[in-house]
This record gives sequence, structure tokens and C-alpha cells, in this order.
Amino acid sequence: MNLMETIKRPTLHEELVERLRNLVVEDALKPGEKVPEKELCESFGVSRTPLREALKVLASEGFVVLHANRGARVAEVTREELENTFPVIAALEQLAGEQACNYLDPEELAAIEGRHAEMLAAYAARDRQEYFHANQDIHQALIRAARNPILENHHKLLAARVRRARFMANLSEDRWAQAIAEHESMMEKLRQRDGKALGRIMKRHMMNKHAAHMKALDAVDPASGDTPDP
Amino acid sequence: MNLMETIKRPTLHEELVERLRNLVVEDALKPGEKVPEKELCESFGVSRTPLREALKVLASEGFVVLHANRGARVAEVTREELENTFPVIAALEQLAGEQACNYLDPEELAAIEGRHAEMLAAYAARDRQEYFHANQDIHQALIRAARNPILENHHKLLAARVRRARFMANLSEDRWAQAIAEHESMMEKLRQRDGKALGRIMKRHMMNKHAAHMKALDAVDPASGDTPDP
DNA sequence: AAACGTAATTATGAATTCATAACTCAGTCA
DNA sequence: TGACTGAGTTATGAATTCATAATTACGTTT
Repeated sequence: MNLMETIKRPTLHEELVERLRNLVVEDALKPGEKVPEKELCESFGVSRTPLREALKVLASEGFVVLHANRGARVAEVTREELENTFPVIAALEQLAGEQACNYLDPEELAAIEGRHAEMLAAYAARDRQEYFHANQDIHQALIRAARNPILENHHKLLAARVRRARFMANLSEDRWAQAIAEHESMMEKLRQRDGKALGRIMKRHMMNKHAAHMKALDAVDPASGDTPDP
Repeated sequence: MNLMETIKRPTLHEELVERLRNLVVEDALKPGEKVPEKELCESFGVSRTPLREALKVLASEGFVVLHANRGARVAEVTREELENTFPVIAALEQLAGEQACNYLDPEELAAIEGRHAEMLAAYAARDRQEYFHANQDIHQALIRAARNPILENHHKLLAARVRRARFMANLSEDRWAQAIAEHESMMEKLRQRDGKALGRIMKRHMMNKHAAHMKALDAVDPASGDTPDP
């Protein structure tokens, strides 16, 4: 028989992990904020047990921090964390780029080409929202093309952590243009199925993003953690 | 004041995550086996709540698999998982190697030299147990030298998953000699603080380990998942 | 005897309860 | 005024309870 791999019926805690992680990544729960266990239980209509289970896994993923007998707080997005996270993502993207070219099928390439075109359109229209979405989809598709769920999983978690920082650093015009150029090169190498080159470009692309983020952070908060004085 | 960073009093679920993960990695809980919730509660002297919390995070780490209404089973170590995991570890080790040379201080180098010597002694004495431990310590120290907790954390999790496979593949004499040679090169590059070269070697070292594991697996189970016939 | 159906049992997910640590905020004293 | 104290309140970690899905055991039918 076997109509489906496994019936998709998520348990409460699985559902909650997804939802809470989104709240954190989408900045609905602000860094440093105490996670309001009670409120969330009521608004989700669940008891504390599954919610606390979800918080435990979110903590292991680094989205919240647990303090014994003092509950959970949303993890801060620190400069140090970004400094550490980007290089790891870059390494994973490099690997993904190398592997993607081995397995990519025509439909996948077509889908990526399409999204790439939409991203260019969003750039032309200066539509940051749509640009981010298209950009994210492209990276995700490239990672997926590597056919490595372990890689995909770790990348997804790290990418989510970095995505939280988009509220801190606004894309500069220069960086935006540079990113577009990098994506053009990526598409070129992808069409040629040149994995090594694609990997190198994706790594550099990510390290440039890293640099841009750090520069933007410097502009806002030069002393890296000092309290800003107004 | 501040005598300690933070008082080290792990909550039950944290303690349980560590202990259960060790049981899985050390093969006390066998792949595919149902995790005996009740038994473990009794033997650890805790209620189901913290134990189940621990299982949730172990599941997110990939050490157990949860089936709704059907409890937890120890994750299988499949060929496919190994095929996927090794390249990711290799990518992380490459990054670690590159970074380690930037920050390594003399005491750290001395400690690694010491452990390296002990590893050579274990090799000479054909002491697999001690060899594995020294080897593991060296890799861990190199990762730590990169001063990147994110990298360290992800590497630790992946390394633990692969460590489970050591029961499946016995180190061949050839591979052992090759691994020793690779470690000699690593030490050389480390002394020279040649990060790029160290990274390359560590990556290759890991991919060679990967190949050795796969070869050993082939010898035991050529059809990759078929039931072996005796 | 094999296959099916059904009742009893067990195991699991989730809610609830409970003991205690942490926090709040008057009241006290320097 | 401002720091300290301690009762009262709240929040948290963990145990327990509860409803139900899954499994097992057993009987029935062919």
C-alpha cells in the first residue's frame, strides 16, 4: 500500500516550534524579551506542557535562552553571533553550490531561473520585500538541489538566525547592486554546471553580505554593544 | 562579586539531554530500538515530563525519531545519513582549520602537540581505544581554536552522529596509517599557522575518513540497506 | 486453522496540579 | 531619602492525572 511516506499530522509541540520560531524570526517577539508563557498558551489555546517542550527545542536551536527558574527570553542578535554565523553559512553554501550542480534537473533550473528573473524585477522596482523573498527562495532552492537533508537542515537553522538581523541593517544601494551582480554570476555557473566555481561564488557572496551587515551595524552602533546615547 | 559566570545547576531536562545523547552515541541504546520511556524514568528517578522534553530536543538534533502517538525510537545510522553528514563535517573542519591558525595561542598548540604525541604512541601500541580518544580531543581542540561557538556547536552535533558509526566500520590498517600521516601534515601546517593549507588538509582528512567508512560499510553490507544473508 | 473483528490493556500526548524559586512591594531603619 | 527586609504573589520546573490512540489478546466465523 504505502500511499504516503508518513501521514502528516503534526503534534502540538511540532506546530508550536514552527510558530514560535517564526514569531522570533519575524521579530514579533523582540530580542531580550521574556517569552510570555501564559499569554502564548492562551493565544494558541494549548497548555503549558507542549509550549514548554517547544521552548526547549527552540533553545537548542539558539532562538531563545533558558534561565533555570527564570524562564525563557528571546535570544539577542549580537554582533558576535553574526560574526560567527556568517562564515559557517558561507561554508555550507559553498558545499551546497558544489553539490547542486551534480544533481540539478532541468525543471529545478527553470524554477530558479524564474525566481531569479522575478528578483531582478523586484530590484528594478526597488521592491525590497519581494526582493528578499525571491532571494531567499533562490538560496533555498540551491541548497535543496544539493540533495543533502543534513546540510539543508543546518543551513535552514543558521539562515533563520541571521534573518533576524535584517531589521538592524538596511540594504545599501551599493551592496544591493553588488548582490545582484553576484547572483548573475551564480546563475551563469549554475547553467554551466560548474560546481566548484558556483561554490566559490556563493561563499564569497555570503561573506560580502556579512561585510555589508557589519558595516551597517557599525554605522548604527560603532562600539559594538555599548548602550547608544540619544 | 561574580565568583562564577553563572551558577552551574543544570535543570533535569538539560542533564537528561546529555545523558540520553551519550546513551545513543555510546550505543547503549541501539538504532531502531524503542526508547523505553518508563524504564528510563525509573532508572534516572525522574518523571516523564523532563524526560519527554529531553526527547524532543534529541529529536531536533537527529538522535531519535518521534512518531506521533507511537513514541520515540533511536535513529538509525544509515548509509545515506553518513553520505550526507561527512561532507558537512568536512566543510566545517575546513573552516575551523582556516580560522584556528589566526587565534591559536602557544599553550593551546602545546596541548595539541601533547595529545598528538599520545595519539602516535597509541598508534604504535595498536591501542584503538586510546587512539580514538586522542584523535577526538585533537579535532575538538582545533575546532575550539577557531573561537566560533556556533561552528563548534554544529560540529559537535554532527560529529556525535557520525561517532555512532564507529561500531559499524573497523579501522583498517591502511586507513589507520593514512590517518596518522594526515595528522602529521595537520600539525605541520598548524605550527606554520598556515590556515588555508590546514583547512584543505582537514577537509581532505575528513573526506578520506568518509571514504574509508563507506568502503568498510560496503564490505559488510554491499547492497546498502538489504538484509545481509548469512 | 487462518483471517477478521472486538474488547482489554498499554502507551502516549496533553492538561492539570503541586512544591518551590524568584519577584513585588510595603514597611523599617539608617 | 534610600537601602534593606520580609510577607505575599507570581512564575517556573517537575510530578501527576487524564483522555485517547495504538497495541495486544481473545473469540468468532468461515
